[in-house]
Amino acid sequence: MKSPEGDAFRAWQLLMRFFFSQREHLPACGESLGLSPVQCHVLHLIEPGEPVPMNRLAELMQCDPSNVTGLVDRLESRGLVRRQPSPADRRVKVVELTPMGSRLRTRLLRRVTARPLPLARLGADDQRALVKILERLLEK
Amino acid sequence: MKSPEGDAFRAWQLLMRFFFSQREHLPACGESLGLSPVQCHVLHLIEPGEPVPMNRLAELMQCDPSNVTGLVDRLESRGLVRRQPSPADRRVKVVELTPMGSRLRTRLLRRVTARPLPLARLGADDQRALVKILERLLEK
DNA sequence: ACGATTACTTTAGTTTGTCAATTATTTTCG
DNA sequence: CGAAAATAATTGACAAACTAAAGTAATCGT
Repeated sequence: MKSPEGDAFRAWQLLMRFFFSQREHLPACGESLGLSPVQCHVLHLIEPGEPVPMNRLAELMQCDPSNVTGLVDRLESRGLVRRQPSPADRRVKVVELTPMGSRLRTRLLRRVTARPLPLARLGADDQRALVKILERLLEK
Repeated sequence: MKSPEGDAFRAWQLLMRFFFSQREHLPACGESLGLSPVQCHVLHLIEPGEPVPMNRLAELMQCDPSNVTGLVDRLESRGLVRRQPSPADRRVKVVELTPMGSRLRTRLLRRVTARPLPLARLGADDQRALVKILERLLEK
């Protein structure tokens, strides 16, 4: 009834629920900056001064390249990123942050990392226990 | 240094790391059953024999109720769920799994939990503790 | 009993995403 | 070298996932 398998299963279910719920929760940070979740993701992937080729973006986001076109279109029309032809390969276009995009990215990251979210609801003991368990889980 | 805030932050970091290490696995499971990530989420939220009101679904997924209408429409047209009027409150419609939806949900969960689960590495005590903590995290 | 609230739907519109076809540019190799 | 295959980005057509606003029906509060 309370077999280890059962608990592992239950824990996995709960983790899934947690992540799905956070998947919706994190974007609140972006929303306050006028960014959709996906836009946050893109902005996060492009580091200031490090242009990223379109195809690399598609790869990182595991989506169709044609989707990236639209994504970058919208960010570009808001002045957050800029397309540049790649000197090395004229088929390639690289996407880089504008100064404005870079500033927004900084604000976004600050906002996202500012709060550990609902974990604060847990008691100190539970937090410590959770940390230990997760560390064991990840130590590989 | 080991303040409760520190633990919450650390736990958050660890959860994120765990999430990212597992992430590409999740959509693949659903895809093989013809389910989008969001559909997996909905199916996951509805337990067999436990109908869920539409508004509760919107709440759980933190999205607009009108979005749930479309989501359920699509699942219903595939015969996976069914709307029923709530006897208690005639404004409410509850969504329940059909036998087919229930079977698909089982297959989905089995697939998600099937692979060499890092959770299995945990001892029984840790698994139980993790379940309890996550339940507390998600309640309310 | 009646005004406010609640649950769901509808409509209209945007964003995110896929697929198939197109154009321009490498690469590959016979 | 030069023809054929591969690659990078785009376009167009469309589906899915979302929101906002307005509408309908039922229930609640006083």
